[in-house]
Amino acid sequence: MNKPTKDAATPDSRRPATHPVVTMEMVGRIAGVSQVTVSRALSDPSKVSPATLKKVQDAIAVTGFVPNALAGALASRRSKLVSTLLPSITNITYNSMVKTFCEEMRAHGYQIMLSECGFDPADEEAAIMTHLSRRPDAMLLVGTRHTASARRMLLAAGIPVVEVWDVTETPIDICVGFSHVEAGKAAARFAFEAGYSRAACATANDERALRRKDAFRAEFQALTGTEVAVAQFESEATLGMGRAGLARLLETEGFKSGVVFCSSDLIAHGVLLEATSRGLAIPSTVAVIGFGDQGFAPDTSPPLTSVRVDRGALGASAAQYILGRLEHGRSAPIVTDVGFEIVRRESA
Amino acid sequence: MNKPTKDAATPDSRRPATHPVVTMEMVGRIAGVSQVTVSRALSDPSKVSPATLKKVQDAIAVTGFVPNALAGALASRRSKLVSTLLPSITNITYNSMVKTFCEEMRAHGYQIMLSECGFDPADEEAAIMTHLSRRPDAMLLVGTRHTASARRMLLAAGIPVVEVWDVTETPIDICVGFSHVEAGKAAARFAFEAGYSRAACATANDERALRRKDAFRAEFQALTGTEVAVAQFESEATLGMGRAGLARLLETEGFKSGVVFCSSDLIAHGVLLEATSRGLAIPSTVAVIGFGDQGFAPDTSPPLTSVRVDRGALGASAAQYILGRLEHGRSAPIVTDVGFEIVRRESA
DNA sequence: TTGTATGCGTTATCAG
DNA sequence: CTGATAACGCATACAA
Repeated sequence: MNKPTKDAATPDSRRPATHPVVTMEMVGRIAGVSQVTVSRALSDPSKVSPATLKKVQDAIAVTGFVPNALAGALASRRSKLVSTLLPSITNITYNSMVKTFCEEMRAHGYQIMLSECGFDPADEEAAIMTHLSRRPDAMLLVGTRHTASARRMLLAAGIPVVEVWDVTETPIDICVGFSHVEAGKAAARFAFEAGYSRAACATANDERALRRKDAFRAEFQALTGTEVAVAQFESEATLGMGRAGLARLLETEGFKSGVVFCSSDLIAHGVLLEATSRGLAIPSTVAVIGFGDQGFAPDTSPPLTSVRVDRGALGASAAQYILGRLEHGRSAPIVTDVGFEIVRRESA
Repeated sequence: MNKPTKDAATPDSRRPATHPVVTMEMVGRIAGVSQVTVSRALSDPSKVSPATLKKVQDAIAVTGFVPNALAGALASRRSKLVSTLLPSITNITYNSMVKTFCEEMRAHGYQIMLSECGFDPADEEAAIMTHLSRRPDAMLLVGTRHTASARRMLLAAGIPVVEVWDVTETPIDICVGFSHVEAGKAAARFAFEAGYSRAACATANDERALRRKDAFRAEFQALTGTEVAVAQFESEATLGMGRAGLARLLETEGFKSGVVFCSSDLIAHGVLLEATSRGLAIPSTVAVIGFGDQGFAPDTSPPLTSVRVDRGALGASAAQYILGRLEHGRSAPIVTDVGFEIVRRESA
């Protein structure tokens, strides 16, 4: 459509070794003070006379000095860095939690180092080691499944570690989340009480999603005595997965009508679309329950019933616990269950 | 629904100063070699005898030693860190680009420092400074609008800088993207050639989205002589914004029928849903063109026509250019236009 | 208020 | 192949 063009010539040749720049030493020389004074002018201006402060600031402006946080962290043994490891950045599930967490930490002078670590604990372990080598002051992890080696490293690092999005009896340090088993059960009870006598599940291959699915099945079968069909996918949740999921349930799993419990709102939305495309009435023929109560849930057709988790609060408490340990040495709770609630709209 | 529970008592009291851990010095003492030998065993095992190598590895295993990359970077003047600044992490627009970029860089031993910097250049400037203080070996930025101060700092840092997602005559260093003006024009020509004589735009308040919108309007008006109505929103793109957008166009902007050019696929999807809800035929009454050709575009009802950008290729070339500068000192093109194409499905 | 000395844990440069 | 020794740029005591 638009012809790709290339090129031009490179203007300056870059030096082989990186990180040249200005140092406090140089700034000090220009300002006519020592390196320490520059350091103080930056970290606590009140400890420097107004006159020299100005000289230093001028020198900084002139040179374009940017402090070397590497050296600072090495000397002070505090990096002001907080590592955040997510299974997937493309997954909207954790978005608002991460956003809140980052804002909260940044407001307190901490910088976030975000990385994607995949869903495999072994890959997570590698990511954890890489991050620990940067000496973060704290670390945020998703979930409670980690390799033994990872746990060891984390404990040895001696920094606050928060595991979010799940709860466990054996946290590494701080744990803020909710019970996925309870969530699955609650969805089943909701479906039962809403009068559905048949149910199915559409789920991605995520460890926590599978726990919810299993809990839902067990509970729903216990309540109604009917089997719960399952459409499970290997990749990450997509809209298309929801469409394919309902198709599979209808065509090969013997599902005729009832409620479909989905592992995410995205999948649920796909189920809604597929049902609509097939002319199936919602919720009378096919009802849908999502998970996550994402921002778009009220805007689907019909609006989506979903299991709501206060992700913002989750990120905020994670930050608060870390800050508590970090700044005030405050002793924090080990496990916090933030719970969940089912938001009923028109899809079920 | 599920009663939130709290608490327990904190097990160990954490030391005030962070970053304790093991050093090469200690590892060396245990292995019976000097600190330097440990360093060599790690960075280039071939420079160490098999015997001592094993001793060192054993000592590392015993102590759980994790190298201090801060010290390493300070000494070597190379951090193996690459900064990536995104306007928004919750925005799926950049997802696959970032994913590809990260994987490529990680495969070459670089770690990504991802941060959200907002859409305001002033906020971006602050983020750039914070990141530069960590002495990254390279930096990836979205867009070409930066404060003068930011440009200065970037140039002074002397590291490879890539601006993606747009093209410009005046790149800071490397630039990989496409022309948003051309994209808007192309969409207008496509709409015109498809036979639509009326058009409207639904857009988020993003600088590049607005450039596309303006180009679309100008071109479509030039081709057809009819005005193009606009529904513009202040916040980030959402599904609900698409619904509200079509509603506004129909109810207050005098739009009766025609094609709606949207600033993102998410908004476009919302327009589709709203049109369907209102019983408007797609594409005969309301046609829709999205932007981005996200993964879900083929799964909407009807499948979404969209402007496709090869985001994976975009991330990959950004990585390649950086690696070229970093590893081989290779001179790279300044500006690369990766173009775009319009993918026609059933929505328009 | 300001400066001096010392150390943070590596890598780089030489010697041996 | 191995080991001293000197940076790296800053912060922390301590001294003036």
